Amino acid sequence: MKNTVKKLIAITGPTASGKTDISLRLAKQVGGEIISADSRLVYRDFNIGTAKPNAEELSRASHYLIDVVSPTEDFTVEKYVRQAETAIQEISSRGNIPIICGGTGFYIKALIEGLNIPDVTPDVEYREELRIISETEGRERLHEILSKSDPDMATKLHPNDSFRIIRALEVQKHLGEPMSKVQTKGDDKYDVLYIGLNASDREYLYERINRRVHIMMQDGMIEEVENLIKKYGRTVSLLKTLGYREICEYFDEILTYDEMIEKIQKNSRNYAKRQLTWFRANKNINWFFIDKMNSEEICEEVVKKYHD
RNA sequence: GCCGCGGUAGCUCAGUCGGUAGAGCAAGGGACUGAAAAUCCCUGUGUCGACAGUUCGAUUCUGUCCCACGGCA
Repeated sequence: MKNTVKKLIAITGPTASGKTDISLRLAKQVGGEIISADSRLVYRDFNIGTAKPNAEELSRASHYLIDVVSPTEDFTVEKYVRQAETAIQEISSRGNIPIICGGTGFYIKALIEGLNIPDVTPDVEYREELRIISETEGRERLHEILSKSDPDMATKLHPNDSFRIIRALEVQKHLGEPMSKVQTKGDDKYDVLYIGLNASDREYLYERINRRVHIMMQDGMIEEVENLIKKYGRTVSLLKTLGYREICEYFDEILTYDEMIEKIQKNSRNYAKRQLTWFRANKNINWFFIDKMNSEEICEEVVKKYHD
């Protein structure tokens, strides 16, 4: 597969670092098509609060993996990888360059590094069973259970990390093999030029985030959430999405308007920090500082690097 | 002007019966294999408002001053 597709460009970076702008410019300059790598842009009707490219921006280049599911549906890494791979093939067959663009590090890693994600769908009943054990006997109990069947996995997970402990137990139950043996990684599937966008000064990024929250409100994010609830109810996707969740708390009068704004800003800043932690682990990323260079300069450098 | 209350980590505050201090929040770092904008872990040195006095030793006691808040004029 590696030889049949063109070298990819992957644009990553924390929220509000200007990925969309760069991706559009690059698409135009190098003849590319954009594959979003964002776990929120896949949902239809999540627009303002996810900073989804608007209609005008979407018309400037072909986009994939945006608006592919209803907010009522589950979306997973596995679905992401499958659809993104198809998109890469299509784009390449047209002789264009696939540009992966987004802030969901997990999706990008799974796609490009060829993670073999265990083929086990969530077992709701078993999860419930484990949840009860956790509640009656304590979270550590689940960790003890895992230690017996899969000591390697248990040492890697913190006793409080129920989320991953449960998944490990679930995978083992269905595959009959320990998670630590099942979760493997193939070779990198694609040749990629990684581009990371960030600010050299963290405060600069944080101010952009704070400002953007206000802009989202002016653009009608509150009404967007009202409409989403009216149309789909309070879906998991809604309650697990930054900003939308806090607006629900505002509707429920748990937060005042000002508290809601501050909480969205704070949670967005925390999110950006987590994203940076993720990206820092990838030593192949070529970083560009948005407070040191403008978009044209960054694109120029990227194009140069791409052809090296 | 007088009386009262306070000035301790970026913020809100606790505390030291005198041996240089600690919580929550904020912030920083890390992890991440079918939820990932999710989930989980780790991290607290700051002229204890300023100056002087008492003391072996003061952020803690005393005095003066500065600042903030409340009340009376």
